[in-house]
Amino acid sequence: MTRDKFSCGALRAADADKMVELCGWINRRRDHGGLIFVDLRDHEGVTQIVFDPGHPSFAQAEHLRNEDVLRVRGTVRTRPAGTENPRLATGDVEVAIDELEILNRSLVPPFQVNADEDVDENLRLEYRYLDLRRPRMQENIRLRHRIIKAMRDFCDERGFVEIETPMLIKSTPEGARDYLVPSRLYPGSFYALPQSPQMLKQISMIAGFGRYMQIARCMRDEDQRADRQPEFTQLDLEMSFCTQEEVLETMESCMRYVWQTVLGIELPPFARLTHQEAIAKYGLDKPDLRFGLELANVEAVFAGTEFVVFKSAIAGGGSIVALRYPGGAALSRRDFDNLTEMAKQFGGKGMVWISLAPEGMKSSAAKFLTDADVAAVSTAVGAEPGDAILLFADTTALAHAVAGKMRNEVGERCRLRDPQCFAFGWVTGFPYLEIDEESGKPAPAHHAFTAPAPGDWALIDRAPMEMRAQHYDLVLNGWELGSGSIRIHKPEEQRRIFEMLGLSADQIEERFGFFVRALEYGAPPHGGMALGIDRIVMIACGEENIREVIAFPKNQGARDLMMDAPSPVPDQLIADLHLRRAPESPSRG
RNA sequence: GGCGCUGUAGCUCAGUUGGUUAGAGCGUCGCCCUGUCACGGCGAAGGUCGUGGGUUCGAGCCCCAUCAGCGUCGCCA
Repeated sequence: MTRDKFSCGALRAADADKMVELCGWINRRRDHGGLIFVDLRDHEGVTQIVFDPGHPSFAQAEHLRNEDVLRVRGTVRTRPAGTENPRLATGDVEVAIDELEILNRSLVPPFQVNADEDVDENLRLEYRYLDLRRPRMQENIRLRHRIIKAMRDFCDERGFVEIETPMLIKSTPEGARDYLVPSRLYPGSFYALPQSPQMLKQISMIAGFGRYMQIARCMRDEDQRADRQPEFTQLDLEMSFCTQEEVLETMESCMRYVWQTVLGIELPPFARLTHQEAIAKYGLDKPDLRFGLELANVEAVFAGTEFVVFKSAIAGGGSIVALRYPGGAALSRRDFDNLTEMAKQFGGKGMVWISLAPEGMKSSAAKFLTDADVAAVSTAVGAEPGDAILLFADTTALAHAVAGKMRNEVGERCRLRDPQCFAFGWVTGFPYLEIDEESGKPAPAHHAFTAPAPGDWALIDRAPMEMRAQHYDLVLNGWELGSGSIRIHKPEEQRRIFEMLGLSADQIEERFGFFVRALEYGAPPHGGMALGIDRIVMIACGEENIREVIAFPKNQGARDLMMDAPSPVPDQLIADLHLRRAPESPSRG
């Protein structure tokens, strides 16, 4: 007899009396002694299977357990009146068993697969296949797929060509630490895994593809964070003959398309702000634009102060930055002490607080504050009675950075960071150079392929720190999604930047010779961008950690707990690669 | 490498001021149950309290060290 196969989410009342076949896992079994229900689950849903007493498979059904894998043949029937389950798409029907085939048994799982209860992450990662079976991860990974598909669809529509770039490439000295792959054929030489396909996508422009895109895997051997994995995925784009504005329009349209088609959300036009504005208003170059609470510079208010903390900051050419804390007058001294401690962890020297309590102003610097000072600062940040004001005095850069981090904290506490809200923003006009803290020398703030702003080449000798870059960041809810730039396409200009980095002509040739040579054969003007897909999906899913949207992530120690990687390898493999094991490292024969 | 938080049953957690035999829910196992869908009822098993040391008459609880996980700073052009 032929039977139609159905998914476990498909059957409806209209399918009654059909002879069907379903496959799936046992989500749950309910044994009533004389009657057994099995909820069969697959990726589409859950269907109730009924084992009536007297049926030959009833005895088998008594020994079924959660996560056993079944093939079920049976007859669809509508449930008896009053026993429908409105919470289940298939809840009007059930399948009366004709034939039960146990395709595989399951051990008792180490945690419950049929629920989204919190489980220790070690265990989740070790048994990732069980974790991925659970509803939360199924939804996240499927949403990830749909987001990536929408990105590809959009790019295809706009004429982008997906080009796969190699995973085994040349190590270049700049940037993050490389993952290295030893060469068997060339003793002592190594490939590097790409930190990004940067030069390859630029070369694709030189090669005349016009518009390149790739869902690109990138590897960086640096320490992990909630938003950083050793390998991660980027939406990588590059366009020829484009202006910065065209790149921004393309990316913004792409993100709008993704949000519209995948999440059903129409995004407003993205905010635009310069790097300078971002620092001034929000303290950070990746501002959370879901809420206001803009910072204010108030050193003018305290120009004549005797308060030594403020006085010395002003005398040193620094800043006093004020932040409004809505409702903050309700905080206790202890709360303010904790905030001050937090400010120190953010790198600040401390924090001054002013509480605009109904019973009167209170402050950690009360004796230095006049009513006029408090009024002026209140006006500057828009504070009202019942609020508090937090003040940070330091070097200009540090005062803003600390205030910016505190602004996010205040936004969090005031529940202004709604995960359902998506506030995209462009940050442009970055400085080309920054002072490298280790060497004390100017270094490109981003990467060495970025073009300076039009006309700013003229500044390179007389005022290099004033050069701005044709560089742009896309931020979302306080996360940096990615960055891009218009690139240098003239070989002599590229050499000039490498020289500024401190590379000799020989070093340029050895490390970047292939790339500069490519520029010499008619490289078109071009630019592009790369966005962190893991972060995008994380935010779209309302998650706070990218491991929740990566099927097989590594832990903070960069280990794969399921595979137990990295792991020692046999001596022969080591020898083939012309490597020698350090004395203290373990071996495995 | 620094700082912070966490570690008690298979899972999620509680455990008072240091004081008798370390508890609960879920899960597991057994028995009962013909309309449940987080089925229900009765019963049972299950613990080096992360590890090691110390203080104490007595440590899950206090101290030191250490391991693991997470978060964060450094780092991530």
